[in-house]
Amino acid sequence: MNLGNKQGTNMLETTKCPTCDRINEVLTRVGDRWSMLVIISLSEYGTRRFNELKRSLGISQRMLSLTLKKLERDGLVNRVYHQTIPPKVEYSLTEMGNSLREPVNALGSWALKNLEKIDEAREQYDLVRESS
Amino acid sequence: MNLGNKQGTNMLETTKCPTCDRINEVLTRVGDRWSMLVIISLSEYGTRRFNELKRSLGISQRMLSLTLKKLERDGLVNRVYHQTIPPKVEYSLTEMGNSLREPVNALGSWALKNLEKIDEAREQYDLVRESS
DNA sequence: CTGTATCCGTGTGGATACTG
DNA sequence: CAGTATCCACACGGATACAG
Repeated sequence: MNLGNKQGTNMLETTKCPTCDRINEVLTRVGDRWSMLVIISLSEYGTRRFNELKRSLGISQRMLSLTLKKLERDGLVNRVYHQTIPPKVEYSLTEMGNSLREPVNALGSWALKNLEKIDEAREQYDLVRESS
Repeated sequence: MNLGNKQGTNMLETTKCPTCDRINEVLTRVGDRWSMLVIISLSEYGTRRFNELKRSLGISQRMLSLTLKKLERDGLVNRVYHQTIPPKVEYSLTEMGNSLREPVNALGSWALKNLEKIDEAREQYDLVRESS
């Protein structure tokens, strides 16, 4: 997992905030872009097939496969295999996965409201420094 | 930025969900572990100095420097330089940064509630497959 | 259709040394 | 104290080929 660093951090000064440790943990689990996006997509559609997710998210086959496996392992996503020809696999959120919708959507709403402001802030910031 | 991939994604089938695009954007901005942790820490303490953040987060000097600069550029964090000896720099959240507290804390709360469940799910998952 | 395996470029991030 | 600069290892992730 290798979180944080050890640089001079002898055990005498372990003053980490406990909350941060937890956040840290959760982010290493569901905090990556692809996990979030898969969860969003499943929360919107309820059930999606492998290639539906792949196309709608613009994710590579490899990363989708890895992401789904990870989410399944974490108990956030259900995988149902229909052994037909051609094969059909349906993914959906588990109960726990569904409970993630609210906080994730909260983040999404914040994004919608503030992305423009961030862009402005960047322009402003860059403008000030480019007179170097 | 290079998000997504082009693999067979000719422009005829651009069926991406709009929400995902936004989430994608926000995650590329404030979604990384260090940004989140810095925001959490600042939201708890109000104001923190460089080395306070460094120690409490277990982050390397390099990454903290980069992260803070990025957050400042995005208009989420204020940087106040006190030209004393030794120098003293204080970081705090901007108004926009503060508005991020709620969604981020929501995610944090979810984490606290569900990390244990995730661990259990993993154990269960691994248990089932290790009989290979 | 639903994946797995391999290759490999790029970015992330720690370690270390140095500056004001 | 508050950074910057350099080096370098490793993980992330796309491209491609192949399999069930």
